[in-house]
Amino acid sequence: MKLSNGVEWALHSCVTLSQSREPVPAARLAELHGTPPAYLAKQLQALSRAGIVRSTAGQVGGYSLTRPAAEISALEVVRAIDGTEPAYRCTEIRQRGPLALPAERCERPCAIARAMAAAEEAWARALGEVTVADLAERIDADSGGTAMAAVGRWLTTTR
Amino acid sequence: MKLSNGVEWALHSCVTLSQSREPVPAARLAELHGTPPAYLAKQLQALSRAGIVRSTAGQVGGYSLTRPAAEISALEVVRAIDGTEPAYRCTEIRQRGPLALPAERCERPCAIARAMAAAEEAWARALGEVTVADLAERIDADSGGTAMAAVGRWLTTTR
DNA sequence: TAGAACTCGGACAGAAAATATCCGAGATCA
DNA sequence: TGATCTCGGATATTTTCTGTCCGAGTTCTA
Repeated sequence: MKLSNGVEWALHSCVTLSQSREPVPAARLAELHGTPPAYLAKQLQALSRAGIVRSTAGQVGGYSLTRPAAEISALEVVRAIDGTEPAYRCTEIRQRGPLALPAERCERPCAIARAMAAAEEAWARALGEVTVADLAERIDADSGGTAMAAVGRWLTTTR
Repeated sequence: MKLSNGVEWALHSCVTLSQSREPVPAARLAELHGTPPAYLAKQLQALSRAGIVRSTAGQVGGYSLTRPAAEISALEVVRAIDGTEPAYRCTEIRQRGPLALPAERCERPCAIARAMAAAEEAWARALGEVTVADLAERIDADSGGTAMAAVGRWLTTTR
């Protein structure tokens, strides 16, 4: 079970975008985060498709959040990049082999699939309770209250 | 985030092994579950390395559980196949780029990494509370109390 | 006691997915 | 009206996962 590397960049990008009212180009975000520009752009496109960020074309274009950061959960961002399919997918082993069960007796998911799904729900619930605003606030607190202001400054001055 | 397909086979194999006191060859398990024999053997080797099953060579050899099924959690099985590394790994973005933080101020994990780790702990806790014996009991209950007995019979008769 | 058959174990190709990149379409400003 | 800057999807490369094979070791039988 491995989470795509782009998830980290997407989360950091959302936190960064929460500090700017103006659109921020993908190349600028890549420079700030030290990531491959073209690949980060791909992740931002996924966020755009999911309705988390809005893209603006043209000379002063870039990406910006569509909603207040307090209304965007970390779960949404992860799902936008990594997809919504569950990590565990049952291939219905019980319907194969010499002791195969008939399909009409398999309406309920297999007990193993139920246990795995319950664990994933616990994971999703934990991530759903955290918002991008929470992350920005915690990162700021870790730095002693200077980090987010520095980001905002860098985004506006180095235009 | 995708979980290896072998996790499903390993969990079913452990449930099956809990119904037999005699060792069961990998080929037999593959036949019962309808899976590629050689590939299932690979997963069983991983279970062996993790200390969940014991392998016995020779004519009447095969695999058997090392402990009572009630003392083997689903989490152990998943970790044996999928590895123990966390799905999200922080690449320390905060230490890169023009606003990079010095390493000495990064002793605590990044707030984003903390949130992701907390979600994974919730996932692991849910799986850790379920044992192989629980799974066998639930599968049996789903079938009306006939499934596990049928497995035990098949394992001994079709020798 | 020697042979034969059956078992596991790690080393070996093929397929799928993720990673990284490029150039074209569209919009804004001078 | 033209030039420049932006995003967007289609395109190679690398890594991981899936699937397979043959050799080493052990047990039972003659």
